[in-house]
Formats: sequence, C-alpha cells, structure tokens
Amino acid sequence: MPTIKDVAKLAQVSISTASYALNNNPHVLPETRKRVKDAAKTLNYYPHGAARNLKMKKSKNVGVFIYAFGGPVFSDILEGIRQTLQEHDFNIIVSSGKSSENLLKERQIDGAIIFDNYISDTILQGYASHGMPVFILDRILQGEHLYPSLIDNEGLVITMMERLIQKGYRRFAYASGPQAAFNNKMRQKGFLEALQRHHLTPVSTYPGDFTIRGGYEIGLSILKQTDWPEVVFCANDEMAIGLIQAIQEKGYRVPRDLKVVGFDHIPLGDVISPKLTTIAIDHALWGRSIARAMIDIIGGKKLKVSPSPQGKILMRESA
Amino acid sequence: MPTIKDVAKLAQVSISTASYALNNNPHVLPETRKRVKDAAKTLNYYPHGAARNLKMKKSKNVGVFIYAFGGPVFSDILEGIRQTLQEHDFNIIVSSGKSSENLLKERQIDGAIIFDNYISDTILQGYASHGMPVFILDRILQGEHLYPSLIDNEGLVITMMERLIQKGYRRFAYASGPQAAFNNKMRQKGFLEALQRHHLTPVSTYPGDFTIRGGYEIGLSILKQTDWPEVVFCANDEMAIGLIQAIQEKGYRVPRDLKVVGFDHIPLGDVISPKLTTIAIDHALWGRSIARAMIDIIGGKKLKVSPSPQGKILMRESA
DNA sequence: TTGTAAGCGTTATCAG
DNA sequence: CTGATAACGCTTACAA
Repeated sequence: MPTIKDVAKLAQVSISTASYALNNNPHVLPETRKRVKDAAKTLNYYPHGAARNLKMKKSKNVGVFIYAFGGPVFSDILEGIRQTLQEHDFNIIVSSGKSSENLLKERQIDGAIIFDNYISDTILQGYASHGMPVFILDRILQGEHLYPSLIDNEGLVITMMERLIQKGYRRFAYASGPQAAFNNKMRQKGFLEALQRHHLTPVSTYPGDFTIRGGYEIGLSILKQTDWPEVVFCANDEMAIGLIQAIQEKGYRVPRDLKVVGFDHIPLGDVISPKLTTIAIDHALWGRSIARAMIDIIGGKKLKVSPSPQGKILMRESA
Repeated sequence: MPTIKDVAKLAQVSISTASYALNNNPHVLPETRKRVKDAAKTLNYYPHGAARNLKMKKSKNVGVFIYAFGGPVFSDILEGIRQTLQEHDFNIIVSSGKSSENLLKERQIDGAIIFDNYISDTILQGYASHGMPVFILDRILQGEHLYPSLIDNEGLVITMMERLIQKGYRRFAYASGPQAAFNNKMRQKGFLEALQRHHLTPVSTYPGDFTIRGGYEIGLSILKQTDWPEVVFCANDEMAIGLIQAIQEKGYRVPRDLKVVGFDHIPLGDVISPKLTTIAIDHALWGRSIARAMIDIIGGKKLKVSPSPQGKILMRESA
C-alpha cells in the first residue's frame, strides 16, 4: 500500500512538496506538481483516511443511524441525504445497532443524523455535548448541538380528519403503530383531538406495528367484528395497505364497505387499487434539507430554522 | 474532547500506563487499572478512531456498498450482515454512490462487500490488489482478494420451469429486469434454456426494471394484447406483484386467466392474494454467511468455499 | 519554490 | 509494574 513517502521518493521531492502538490497548493511549480501527480498515478496512491482525519480533525463523513435497514420511508430519506452530501463532497455512512454507537463514540464522523429510537438520550446528549452536531428525526430532544427535525404529525392528521368529517364520515377507528414510537403517538393524538372537536368518540383502536402484515392482521380482526367502523385511520401507509388487502381478500370492497386512510405516501400506495388516501410527506426532500442543514452546521454556520418537512393531504380513492 | 493524555493526567499515571490499563493489559496493577478506568469514565473518554486506526492499520469497519438504499432484498441481506458483524465486534458501514469509492480508497474499512453494478471492475480490482478483501454479490469478477458470491440464478429458474412444464403449462413469457443486470441475464438464460430442452419457444419478452410499477406497466401492456401468454415468469417478485395488480384491477383473475411467477420471496408476496409462486432465497442467511466469510478473511484465514445462498422452489397459488 | 520538523491520538517496544 | 519514546501517514508552519 503506497504512502505519500513513496510518491515523494518516486517524484524526487520531499514529503511536504508531494503533499502540497497533491493538494494543489499554488506555491509549487506546475512542473513539479505534474511530476508528483504522475508518480501518484503510477503508484495508484490515495491518501490514508485515518492519517488525514487525525491530522485535520475532521473526516468529511456524516453518519446516518437508523433502527433497521429497509422500508420505503427510510430509503427515500437516505437517498435525499446521500444526494446532497455527495454534492458537497461529504460521505454518507449508514449504520445500525451497535456500530452506530461505535462510529459516534470514536468520532469517525463529523455529524450524526439519528432515526433510531433505540439510541438512548444520554448517549446522544453525551456526544453532542462534546461538540458533535446531532440531528434527530421525529423525536424530541433538547440540548446544545442537538437539532430535532419534526413532522407536524398532529396537525396534519387533524387537517385530514377535518376533511373526512366534512365528507360526512362519523365512525372512526385508529390502527396504531408501536406504542413507544413518537410519531405514532403524535398521530394518534391528532386523531383524538380532531374527533373531540366534533364531539365524536373513536369506535376502537387496533394495536399494530407499522408493517403490512400488521395491517393485514388488523383487517382480519375487523372482519370478525359484527359492528364495523366506517373509516380506519392507519398510523402509516404500510398498515393501510395490509388492511385493505385483508378486507378485499374476503370479498369486501374499499371504500364501499370500509374507508381506509394512511400516512406517508409510499409508492406502493399509488399502485394498489383503490389508490390510497393518505398524508404525503416528501421524504427525499426532507433528507435533502437535513443534509443541507448539517453541512451548514459543520461549516460553522448557525441554523436559523430547523428543517422540517411539509405534508400534503392526498384525497384519493380509498376514503 | 478528552484524550488519553487527559485520562493519564487525572489518574496520575503516564500515557502508556493509561493505554495499557484501558486495554486490559495484565501487567498493570488492578488498583491502577481501576484508577485509570475511573478517570476515563468521569471524563467520558473514548479513544479517537482515526488515531487508533492509523496506529493499528485496521479499522474494524466493513463497508457494504449498494447501488441504492431500499428494497426488500437489500434490507434482508444488510440485516444479516449487520447481525453477524456485530457479534464479532465489527462495524457495518453502508454506503452508496461516490461515498462508497471514497471509503474504499481511503481505507476507512477493512473489507468491502459490493452489491453495486456501478462501481467499475477496475476500481474494485485496483483496491483488491492492494490487499483489501472485496466480496462481490451476484456479479462475476476474478482476481486476488476478490470473492464473488453467486446465486445459482440459472439453475433455480430451470428447476422452477421444469415444475411448471410438468404441470402442463406451455406458453411462457418472460418479464425482464434491467438488461444490464447480471442476475437478470442469468435468470433469462435459465428461462430460455428450460424452454429449449422441451422444444418450446417463448411467447414474448417484456422489458422491465425490477420495480412494482414496472411490473404493473407490463400487466397493462399484456391486457392490451389479444393473444395472452399462459404463464409470465418475472425476473423478480416486485415485478410479479405489480403485474398481478394490473391484471386483477381489470377484473381478470390469477391464476385462472394468467399464471405469474416471481423470484426472491419477499414478504409482500406472502400477503397478496393469490400468494406468489416464487423462488425463495434466504437473503438474511446469505448476508450472514458473507459476513462470516469476510471476518475469516480479515482474520487471515483462507476461504475454502465461497459463500453462496441456496434457493428453494415455492409453489403456491399464483401459478 | 522546496525542505525540515512538529504534531494529531494512539499503541507498543524497550528500559528502568 | 510503570514510564519515555518511536512510529503510524499525513498536513502545515517555518526556515532555507
């Protein structure tokens, strides 16, 4: 594995001149620069990350730490983050589980974006207090160098519910995500708040887990009931899709026999029939704005407003 | 940000003693070790990754480089890799695009797992030749330190086709993935080979892109034809699901009016109706075996057999 | 314009 | 058992 020393030797210059030349320092003669660069090319030289990071006290890496790989929402956010970071010559490092904490602790990254309810507040605050900027998505956490980025879950659900109530629907049920999940809690809060404003009470609440299969199970349990709700508000699109699947499989129709609403606007919801009525979040855009904010912070700028995504009500066929 | 120097000072020992103590070197008195560890804890000290990586010439990071974030297949593989790496105290770093190449070139990782047709052979061979172990999934590339891990796409498709032909089906079409994709090519090859063995010719080939939407479009174009195939073999499950969706939406039934077969066995295929007939790959297991092989290689062991996943024919309702 | 040398935070060799 | 000290590969004052 060649080092800058090898390059310098081959180009017949000192190590420092080689470094200057490679970093395009204007004080080095074009001729020597060329000689050095040629040497680097023939040796297939590339600077050693650890050495440079150590010296420069920065890595140009941004870590994105998620609870689990996969899922349409994550992938859009990640893609947005990736694009923006790449445009600004930062590397994206996605990780999960114990690796996340290691990378954070060992400072192999210049900043962290957290989408993981399993990393404790204490750890996050600990490393943020050391000066590492930490963005936290869809979770509230205050402190220096901590930047929460929140969807207006509650407000968006209320708006959607108002529209549905306006359409004349009255008997609502809620298909819940994991009880512990912050975004689920806020969506449920909005659901209840909207009902209360119209002096309505929820027909029932079904416990779920944000997955298609979970939604499917909820659908099966509804089928067993004698007294169906009119509308099921699902905590996310995946559950809504599973629920519709179960209902249709037994010969019932959506929205004729049951109305279903989701949250997120994932691509699959565009393809199924009926098209899913949902609250659309532009996840890729969200990712981009977070990445841009992160780059600003790392560059020493102050953040005026914390980036938060807009949502849009998408009334389609399923409700 | 505290360094080992600060710890040493607080514990009233030299830097080297501090290092020994923190790394549990047996030559240091239990009493001093405790003093050092306490100091580290009160300072919230953690070794700086770059410094350690530079000194040790290893990072305990394994890079997984993928073409794009997302998709049910990737997420299962990644989860498998993550688990195994974590059990062996390695970090998983997932990246995509330019970041992948940077992390590779700067040697911020001890080994790379590639699932990305966009990183050129030359780059891969270049860094492998420097001694970095590189695993390549579902793509052929020979060379030192290069370890291809291949699904038996062709053989599995042939087996599946034999079963279908045995069932009496004769008029087959192929819904293709991206032309450039290696796995698509091999699956198509198997498809054609099986037909040839039975002196059959394909009814048609539909160009696709591995997405649900792509499969849906293919479905629409089939609906426009007067002369339908009997069975459509789809290059992956997502296309099969989109195709079924399109067919059903217009009032036709699967498998009554058209039989559909996929490849991969993604969870969504279990939930739709009819359940998808497909070739099941255990992606999580594949990920685990690759990670285990990687750890062995990094640890200096020789690899006897390159890890390759088994497949299983899953005859269900859609064909 | 180029070279010498210090230093980033670790680990590990070698004396004491 | 503990402490100086060199070294990892790189960047960057400062000197020449």
